[in-house]
Amino acid sequence: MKAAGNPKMADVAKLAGVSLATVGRVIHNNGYVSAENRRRVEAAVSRLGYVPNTLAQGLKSGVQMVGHILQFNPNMLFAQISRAVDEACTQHGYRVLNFTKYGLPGEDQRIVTEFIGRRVSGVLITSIGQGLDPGLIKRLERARIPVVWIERAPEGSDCVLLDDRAGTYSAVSSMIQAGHWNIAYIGREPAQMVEKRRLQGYRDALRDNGLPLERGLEKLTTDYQPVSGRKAMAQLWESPQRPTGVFGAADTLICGAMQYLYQAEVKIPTDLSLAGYDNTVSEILSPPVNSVGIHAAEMGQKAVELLLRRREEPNRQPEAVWVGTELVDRGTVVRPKA
Amino acid sequence: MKAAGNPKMADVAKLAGVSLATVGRVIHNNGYVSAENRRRVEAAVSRLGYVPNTLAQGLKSGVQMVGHILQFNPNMLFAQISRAVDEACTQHGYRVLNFTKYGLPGEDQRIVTEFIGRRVSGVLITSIGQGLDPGLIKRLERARIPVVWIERAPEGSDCVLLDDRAGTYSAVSSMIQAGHWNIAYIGREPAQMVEKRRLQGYRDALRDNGLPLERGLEKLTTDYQPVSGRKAMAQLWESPQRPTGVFGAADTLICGAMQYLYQAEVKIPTDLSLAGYDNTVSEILSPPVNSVGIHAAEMGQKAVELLLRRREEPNRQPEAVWVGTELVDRGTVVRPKA
DNA sequence: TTCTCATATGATAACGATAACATGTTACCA
DNA sequence: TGGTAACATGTTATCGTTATCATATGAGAA
Repeated sequence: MKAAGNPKMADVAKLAGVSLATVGRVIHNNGYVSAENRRRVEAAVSRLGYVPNTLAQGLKSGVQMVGHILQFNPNMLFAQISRAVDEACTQHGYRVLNFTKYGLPGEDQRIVTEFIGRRVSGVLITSIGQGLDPGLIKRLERARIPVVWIERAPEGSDCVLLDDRAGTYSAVSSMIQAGHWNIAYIGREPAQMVEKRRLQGYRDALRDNGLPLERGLEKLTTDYQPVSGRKAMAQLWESPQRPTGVFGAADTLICGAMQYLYQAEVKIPTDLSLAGYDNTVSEILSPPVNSVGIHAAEMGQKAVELLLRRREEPNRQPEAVWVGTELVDRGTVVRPKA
Repeated sequence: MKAAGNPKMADVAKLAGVSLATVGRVIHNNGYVSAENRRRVEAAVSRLGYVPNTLAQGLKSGVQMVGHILQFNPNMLFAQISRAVDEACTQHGYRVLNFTKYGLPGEDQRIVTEFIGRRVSGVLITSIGQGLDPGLIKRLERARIPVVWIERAPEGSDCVLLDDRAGTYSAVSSMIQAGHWNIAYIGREPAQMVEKRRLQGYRDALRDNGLPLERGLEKLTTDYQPVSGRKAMAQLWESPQRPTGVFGAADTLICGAMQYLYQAEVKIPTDLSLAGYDNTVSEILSPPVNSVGIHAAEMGQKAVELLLRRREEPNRQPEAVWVGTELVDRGTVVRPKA
């Protein structure tokens, strides 16, 4: 028995008493092989537990592989996108190389070098947008590796985006339909497109229904942390212009808002109607709260398709694919008290 | 300019007017190279955007790589373990190959084949335990690939486990210290070791403090879904033996419990003291609830260390490394009403 | 009987990077 | 002046797999 080292094709060939070529034919099931030799090779493979060396395979015949950079952001949403990407790639015969971006120094460089070094056919970037060093994108370009952005993207790139405007619009509209006319918005300040779209959806819904825009009802935060939602909710509730409905542009903001409301003994939805966005944790809150659901799986799927399309036609105009949302009703939007 | 295909060492050598060996010396910064040639090679590398082909490198000189299978379970906890594994491996000069186990058919086979095919130096398995086909473990063994289990593990394996008994014990004790003597337990039925340990911690805490074990206070669920916690809480609250404190063996169970309590207008902690386990979502609930925090980063770190230790001494006895917990107090355990 | 074609198998040159080995230069000390 | 050591560069076999090419046999057609 060999001391160490995994069995290679040559070992299989020797044990089966045939040449390398014959082993290859059996493994890839092509060319002509006699029944007898096929049997012997298969026996040898299973006796030795032979598994082809992926590195050598890839070197010789070029594996099809897709790289995926995912912003560290541990919630259901990104797990779902990641899953969809995995499945779509596997389905199209590509392997996926996943890397999480934690925000450590030098990490981007390392990941991109890894991708280029591994000669991936394409790269997906989820929820990063501005955050990536532009020099790295240049490097990918020079290596002719197409990139598709998911959820956040720089201008003029191939990307799969969420129709946030419509999502927010639907949630706010549902409140208006229920009879609310004093609806507040808690959301991150609109520095990036995603946030602009969400705020826009709120404003459009009010305007389309003939309601005035009140600056005092738009509470802009610097982040999506619960504590920010909590502060914003406190300000809203303690203002003279107390709203009857509140929309939070992320479920985490709604969490914070509900912590304030619990303390203040405000009953939901009796005293206040609520709706969140992204549908990540809204189901586990007390009470479970309405939220705008995101078709994460569809985003992943579409992104892979776009990447493959781009590979076939490298010179097309960049394309933005939009994915819709779906309002999940859990009964936290009701007719306001008179 | 080349039509397609990435530049290789030979291209760099040609452009710099030197041999392959000299290029190699510059890239790996070893051996003797004249200042002039070093400059030329570096210029050529950056002009061509040359990045070594990882596959070829690995084939020739054997990359150090660790495989990681992670149970699909999108919460903070596993994201943190994953992160710690990534960092620890990188630190020790290993690359990580991450795969998520979604539970699709044939997926285990694929992942293990991938690992063996890539000749990884070791495999980490997070939160799977029984769930993996034993035949696959056999395959890894035959290929002499050491395995370290994280959080859940079969008997007699190298593993990093959480001291759940102590964790539960500390949470329940804190209630007893506060003056509770009627404390309920909501948790998954103890089919696996993890669940046994958690239940044991509860029982030990009661017994060590001279409190009786009441079967009616132990609500066992079939899973960790919020809805299960909700049902269990309902039964507890509506029973004659209504507890003054409830411990939930997972934060998600506590979520469900709180949904019932919200509906029943039970005030926390005034009417009931609460504590959860795993500290994943307890912070975002209303109110934020006490929970047993898990040192996820430490688990990942320790697992990698154990894997490397095992590589050096393949014939040692299997070892279980235990990681502690930390009770996070958010004020939801108070003295019960008289 | 000779030619073709399907069947069957083996030798061997890649893929791209690496490291052992070979082959030179200088320079400096004995 | 010869010898040794540090400096400098190039040649080439090798990693394990794949695919092309060459070769050989038997069966059926011309």
